Amino acid sequence: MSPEDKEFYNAKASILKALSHPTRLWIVDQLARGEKCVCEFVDEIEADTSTVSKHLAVLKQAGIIRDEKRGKWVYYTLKVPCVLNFSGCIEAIIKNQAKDQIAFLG
Amino acid sequence: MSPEDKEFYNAKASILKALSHPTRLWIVDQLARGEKCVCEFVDEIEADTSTVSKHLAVLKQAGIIRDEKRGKWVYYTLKVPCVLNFSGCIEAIIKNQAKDQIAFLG
DNA sequence: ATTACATTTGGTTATTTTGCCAAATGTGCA
DNA sequence: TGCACATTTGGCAAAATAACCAAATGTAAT
Repeated sequence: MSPEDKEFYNAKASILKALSHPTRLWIVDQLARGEKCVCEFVDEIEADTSTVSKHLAVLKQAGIIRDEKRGKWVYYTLKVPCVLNFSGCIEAIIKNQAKDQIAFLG
Repeated sequence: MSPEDKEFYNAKASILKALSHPTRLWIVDQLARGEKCVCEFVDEIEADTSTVSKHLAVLKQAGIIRDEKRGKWVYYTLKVPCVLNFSGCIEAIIKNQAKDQIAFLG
């Protein structure tokens, strides 16, 4: 692997890593329906505000979402909607896992 | 978030997490061109065989690749080629990051 | 049987990630 | 000015990850 390749795969991996957390995936799904402020996220999941804020920061710094301050609130938007397309493939994998599990047991 | 949702996002996150490593992304790309044995991977990157083997195990257990033992060798294949489709979106994000960086500096 | 080779597994250490708490920052309003 | 609220930041402890080495497993050939 050349140094450029290494750089390239590092960059790709860090974006995927930003997505690789249940809460963050949920956040992305929520944003598919439009902008939301931090307070709305906090209301819907049982987690400290600071925890939610940190998850949002991870997604933001990866370039996946964008923030915009308006008044007392900070609104987040999906910057790159194509990440939503990952779902189909991932869900297919989950279905395969279930199938393999059944085959293993049977 | 309901318990079912939580379960669902956990499952999705663990699949993405399996992909979120430079070496593993590289492995997936290699497998896009057809099966390969562990020894071939080891030859191409500078890493201990055991390290490569463990990366392969992570991808396998996530349901992304499949292994098949033939003789002394173990061959790996891409089980779910749709993961290759993630690249376009991820690369777009990387390009955006570069653009934002320039805008920030300029 | 013994040896050689390919791969996996176990164990250890260093690093990263996560989640909570407390404190800081920023904004609007009385 | 000072208070109340929304969000971020810093710090800490627990948990998860990663890489290496050494040892174990499995297979083919002598």
